[in-house]
Amino acid sequence: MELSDRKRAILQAIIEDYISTAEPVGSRNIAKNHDLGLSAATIRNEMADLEEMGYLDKPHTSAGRIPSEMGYRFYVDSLMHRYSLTMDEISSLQRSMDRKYNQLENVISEISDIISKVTNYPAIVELPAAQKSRLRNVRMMLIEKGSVLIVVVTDAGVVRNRHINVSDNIDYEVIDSISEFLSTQLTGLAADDFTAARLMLIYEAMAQYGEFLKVVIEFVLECLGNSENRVYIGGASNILNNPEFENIDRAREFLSFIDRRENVSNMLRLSGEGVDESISIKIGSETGVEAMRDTSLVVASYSVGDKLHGKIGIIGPKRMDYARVVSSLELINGKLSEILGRMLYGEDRKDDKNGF
Amino acid sequence: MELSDRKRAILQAIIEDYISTAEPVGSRNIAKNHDLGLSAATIRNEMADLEEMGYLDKPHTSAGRIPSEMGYRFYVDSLMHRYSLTMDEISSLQRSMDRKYNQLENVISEISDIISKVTNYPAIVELPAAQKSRLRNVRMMLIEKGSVLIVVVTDAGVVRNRHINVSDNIDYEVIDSISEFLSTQLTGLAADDFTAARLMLIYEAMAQYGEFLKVVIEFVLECLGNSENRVYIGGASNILNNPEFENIDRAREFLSFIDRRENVSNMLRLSGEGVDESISIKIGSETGVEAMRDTSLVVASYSVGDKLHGKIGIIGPKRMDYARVVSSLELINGKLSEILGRMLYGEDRKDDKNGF
DNA sequence: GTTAGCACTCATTCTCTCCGAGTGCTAACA
DNA sequence: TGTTAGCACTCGGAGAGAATGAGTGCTAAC
Repeated sequence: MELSDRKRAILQAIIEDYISTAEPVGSRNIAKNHDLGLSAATIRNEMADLEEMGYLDKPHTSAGRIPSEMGYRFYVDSLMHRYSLTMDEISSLQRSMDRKYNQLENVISEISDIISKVTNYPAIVELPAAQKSRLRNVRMMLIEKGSVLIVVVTDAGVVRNRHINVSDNIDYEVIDSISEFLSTQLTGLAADDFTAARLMLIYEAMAQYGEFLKVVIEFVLECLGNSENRVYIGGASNILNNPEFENIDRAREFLSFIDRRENVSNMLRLSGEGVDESISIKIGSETGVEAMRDTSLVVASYSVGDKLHGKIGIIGPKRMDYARVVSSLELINGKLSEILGRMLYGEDRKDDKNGF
Repeated sequence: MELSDRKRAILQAIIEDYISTAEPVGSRNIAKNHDLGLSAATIRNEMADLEEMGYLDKPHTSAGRIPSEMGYRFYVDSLMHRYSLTMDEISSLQRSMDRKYNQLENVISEISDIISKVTNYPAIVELPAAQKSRLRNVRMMLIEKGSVLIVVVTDAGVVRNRHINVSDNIDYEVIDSISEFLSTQLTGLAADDFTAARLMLIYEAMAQYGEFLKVVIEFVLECLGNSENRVYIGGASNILNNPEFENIDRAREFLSFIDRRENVSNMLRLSGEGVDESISIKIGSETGVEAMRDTSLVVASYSVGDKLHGKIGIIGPKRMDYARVVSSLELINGKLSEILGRMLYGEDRKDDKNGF
């Protein structure tokens, strides 16, 4: 059954009032504050209908109405109009992100701070990770006698290294030749390509360094494996600014859920399923998580290059300003892709100052 | 003025009762539950004295007494007896830390989880960092045409890398020779040794690669600079389990303080001043932080090798089980040094499986 | 179809009282 | 002189009503 225009207008008015006040909204208030040209009594009738249809709930008989999850869903899908950030907001956001970052971890934690500051909600930022990557290069270097550093670079631009000890009589040349050998043998391979047969060939070719090769290859495989998307949470305490979390037990339940990163990253994984647009909104129980029953999750997906993907998002009360959150996330998301691209794949060729 | 043995015993009884119940303790309870051989009235008199001397506070006339900060301080310094973890506790702790860690960030976040699980308080873990380090090695490698990776290793065992783009006509040999050159020129230097004169020499020797060298050297300096001690916080929501944080405003104040890493790391810095023992306890206002007025900070310092230092600790209500916290932290602290040592400086030579 | 009016509901707030844990003081006791 | 019993007093907290008022649903009139 379709909603009449009048019902839509009333539903929208109720949801928006509720979003801004967090109080159940009554017919009288709608009649007074919104120019619908209707009396409270009429609105009352419509509200009764909307409740019957499942768009509204009533906390108790003598309170006003609040949106149901179905109501929010309808609002988000059909009623919400895009919110445009003001030029001021945009430029201040841009400015706050326009600084030099030197480490990945720093970017991620700063961005999560920015998101939570802008939205006033707890923010989530996932480290970029690749589903399936190929080896771009593996190198070993002798740091000093007995101490070797393995450096692995994947085609996603991710660099990792590990330090191992070897016996003292291994010198620069040996390391270099192994390094050279492995590099030519393995470059371009994905984890799946490390077949027993191929490994056998490698071990045979350099039989005397078997143990050492094994360690290196193990590490390479580890780097090529599905890297978990590590996740940062910023401004978790922001949730306490919302009246729905005045209750200390609710607050504790939510915060201890959020405290465990794996909870959040599992939830993010679920939330991405079957979503093709770049922004996904999960309302209350749609998140599939009990501790999130009073909150919504808004997530944007970013890409760096064509291999690395990650997500940023916020968690807020179901009663949140979705429109504003969505536009803020979109803006930050774009900027983040840029920053990470520069960082992981080097400066843009065009204004390249490192060439010579 | 010295405290009589009887006063000490009473003070201790009061503090320990308060620690376990979180309720102001009255004279009757002390008389009943502790075998001091004194009547409530006598204890009442002693309590009045202790209050006058500043060791106890009274929330209001008709409540029992609670320890003042001075009381806690005296308890921690003179009354507290060491708590020994049971064998069970120890072995379960050992077990939970005995797994293979592959990335520094993982160790840190797992350890903070373990601390907060064991103590039931919010945990703090600082990444190990060096005050002043020397360059152990710098290398460049051509990942593919136009793309160079710089790898820097400091004598603290820290490895960092950066990716930069260069023009396409730079080949393997060029990179190798620059790498070789810089490595011999810079190895062993600290940030202070990068004098203008020395840099001039380097630039002159390889004038045609000036821009490139500049980028590399900037990066090296960045790696040698005082690395901030980045800090992780685990189980922040645990603080809500304590009755002193039933009040949502207190909880919010505390949690939003904790939410900002720089707050915590500043506080840690302060807390280390002038402390030579390995465990430092700051009670309430001793932390120097308004938001911590109801909480205490217990911190242990660890070292990896002789260059890297960091801290682990917990934040709990002033009314916390200091003895138990201290022994847990000591145990975890030792284990953490071990884990990090293995990780950053390679496996122990003795059971070295990588030699050949 | 819309609206005014009215009886009814119910969470919230307040006021008041009662209760009990705990104190401080005094007087008696060893 | 130190210890203890006894008693009056304090004061926060819990509980019971009562008052308040925002909001509803229904009915009857426009």
